[in-house]
Amino acid sequence: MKKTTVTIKDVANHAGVSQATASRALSGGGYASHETKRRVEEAAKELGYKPSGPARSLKLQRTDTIGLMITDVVNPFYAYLASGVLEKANDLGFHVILCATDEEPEMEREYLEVLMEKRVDGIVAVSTGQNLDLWQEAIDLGTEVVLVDREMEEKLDVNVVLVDNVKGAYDAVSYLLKLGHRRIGIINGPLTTTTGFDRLQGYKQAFAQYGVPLDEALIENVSFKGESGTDMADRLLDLPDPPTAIFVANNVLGEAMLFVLRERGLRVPDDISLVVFDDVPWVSLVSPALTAVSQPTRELGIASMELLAQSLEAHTSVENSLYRKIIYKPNLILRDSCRPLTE
Amino acid sequence: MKKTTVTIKDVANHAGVSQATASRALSGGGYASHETKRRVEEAAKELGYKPSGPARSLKLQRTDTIGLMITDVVNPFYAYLASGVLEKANDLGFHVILCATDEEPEMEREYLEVLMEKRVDGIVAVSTGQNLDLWQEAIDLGTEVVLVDREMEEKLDVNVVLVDNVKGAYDAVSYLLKLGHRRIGIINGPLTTTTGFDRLQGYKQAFAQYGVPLDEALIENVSFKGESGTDMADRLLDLPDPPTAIFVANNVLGEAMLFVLRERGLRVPDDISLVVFDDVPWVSLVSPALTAVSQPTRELGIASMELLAQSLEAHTSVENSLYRKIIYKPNLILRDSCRPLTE
DNA sequence: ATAATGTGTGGAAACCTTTACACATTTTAC
DNA sequence: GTAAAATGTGTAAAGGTTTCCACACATTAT
Repeated sequence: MKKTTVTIKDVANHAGVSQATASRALSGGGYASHETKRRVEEAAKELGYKPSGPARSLKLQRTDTIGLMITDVVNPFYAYLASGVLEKANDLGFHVILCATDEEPEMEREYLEVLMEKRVDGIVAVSTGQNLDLWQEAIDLGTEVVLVDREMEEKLDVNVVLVDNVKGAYDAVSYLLKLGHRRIGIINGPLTTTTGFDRLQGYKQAFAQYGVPLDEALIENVSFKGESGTDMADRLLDLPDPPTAIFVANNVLGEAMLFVLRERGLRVPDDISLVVFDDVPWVSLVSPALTAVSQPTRELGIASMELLAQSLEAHTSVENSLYRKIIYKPNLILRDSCRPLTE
Repeated sequence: MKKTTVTIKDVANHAGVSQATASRALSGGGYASHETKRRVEEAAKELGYKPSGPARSLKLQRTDTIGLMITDVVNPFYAYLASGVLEKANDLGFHVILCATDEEPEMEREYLEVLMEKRVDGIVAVSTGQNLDLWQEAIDLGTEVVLVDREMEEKLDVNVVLVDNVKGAYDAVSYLLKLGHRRIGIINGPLTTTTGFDRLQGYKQAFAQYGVPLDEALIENVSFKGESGTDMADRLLDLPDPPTAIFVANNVLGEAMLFVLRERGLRVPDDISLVVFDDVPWVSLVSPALTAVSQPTRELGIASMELLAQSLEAHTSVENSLYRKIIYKPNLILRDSCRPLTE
């Protein structure tokens, strides 16, 4: 049993039926007498037959495989998202090719290219927001796409699963304003991502609502990565008139923030108040536990996969190209990282 | 451009050459004149030709795809491991199907089955330790396997990438003993995993080395999951003569431990000393920062993927079935969660 | 009794590549 | 100058499925 692959032909011979019958007996489709079915199944087991996925996919024009494109497996937000997708995919009989773009449009291109070649049935993606042409190409090729967490900058006809980032940020910043804070910094990702853009929108809307003028010096949008977080935090804290509170727009930046504060010996919430976007586990493990905007992370993944499967279903039967947009509400969870500011 | 797939035949026609020539021109193998190559490439681009992965795989008996089997994406240890595998896989031109078994041998079986059908070239796996028969079957079928983080209970001829868990636990517990602790609890995963088993070994060896008798009541090995962590922590702390220090055998259990301590109002290290296995980011974020056994997590992933690729290489050329075992040294990182015990 | 239907099976085509083989032409070697 | 090697191209087979079509037979309806 070294290098020979057992094919369905072998099974057929062994069971004394034709290839076609063997296939029908195993796949269930079409007619097959009880007796032959039994015989074929026995033969298959005896020979250790494993149907060939590639051959199957070639014939069926379907791989039962989807691509999952995220930026970073290590970021717990995406890890949870991925676990949701994975769980649902498994339920529905799909397998998942994992791609981590590290926020690089170039990597996204490469991955997108290979996913097309692999003929995945669909893609669930946290896109960098770039590569509109390639995304369109994938769709034209018949790949179903669901964007999750972020939309494209430009218009693209696809399904989308989001959290209301504007509201999340608005709630967080309103809360700080209500506590009396006026100099509230924001440490944010790039505005080229809709998450970054929308969270800044929420921040601005809260200020507008409270009639507080914006100070551009308190606004930092560089990237969602840790190193930038450190830089942005340093810049904000080095300001001649530093903020009394900071809204940090994701968990990675929050982590960086905490390290910077510790290094500077600043205490939360006594010296500075903090609200962080993403309620990942460590946020409630540190002391004081952080007030955070919670997103239904696994649900995001589950919903995306469900939506993808539905589109796949719909696409094969009728050509109904109604694209859906699911928006979850975020949730501000009050903990101990903010104190009222009374001057 | 709706439902028609562009095949290499179309490209060939468009370029005015035969299918074979088109293939050669694109894949580089074999002879092809500069001029035809140019023409074919142009035709391919013009028609938007994407080679079919499934067809390619069928012919080549190779999918350029590997399976990555871990227990849980959300556990940062495995997330880092996965990111290492992913990075290296990408470098080497492999794609990764992600499988999360949730420690269930049954899920492992299912995934293993589909990976075989998908004809992945190889598998990098954190195995539950069960399903020896299926693993053997996969190997017989020609799938290259690399076990990482854990070995199988029983003998299996495969490559393995590990951390010296005995040493890791030994160092951690020795450290506590050196500080004067005698009643040291261990909260551990199941002994059916080699990690669980070895970490308990290390614990016992340290006690033996220091001539301190073991108290079985202080030894808990249930599972590596959070809920069990809570239970185990409760049991240990409810003991009539509770431990003065606890060695927690992975980061998930550590998280549970911390929550339990907080709930009970116990303070680290004043009330209890703590060492945790796995130096994941939150371990140094909490206060006090925890003393931890650090594993080279991404390296584990990178090395596994490298080893897999090498085996794949070797397997195609010569039948050299020398299996390698790579063992990394863990590293005890001293922080502020242990205090000397002077009675 | 005959026509119509239902059931079980086999032959062969199709899915899309790559490549062994055959052939023709050009280059190199002596 | 010719023999041998190198280069470029085409034909056809193979890789492992699924399924359309045709056929045979059994059952039911008319």
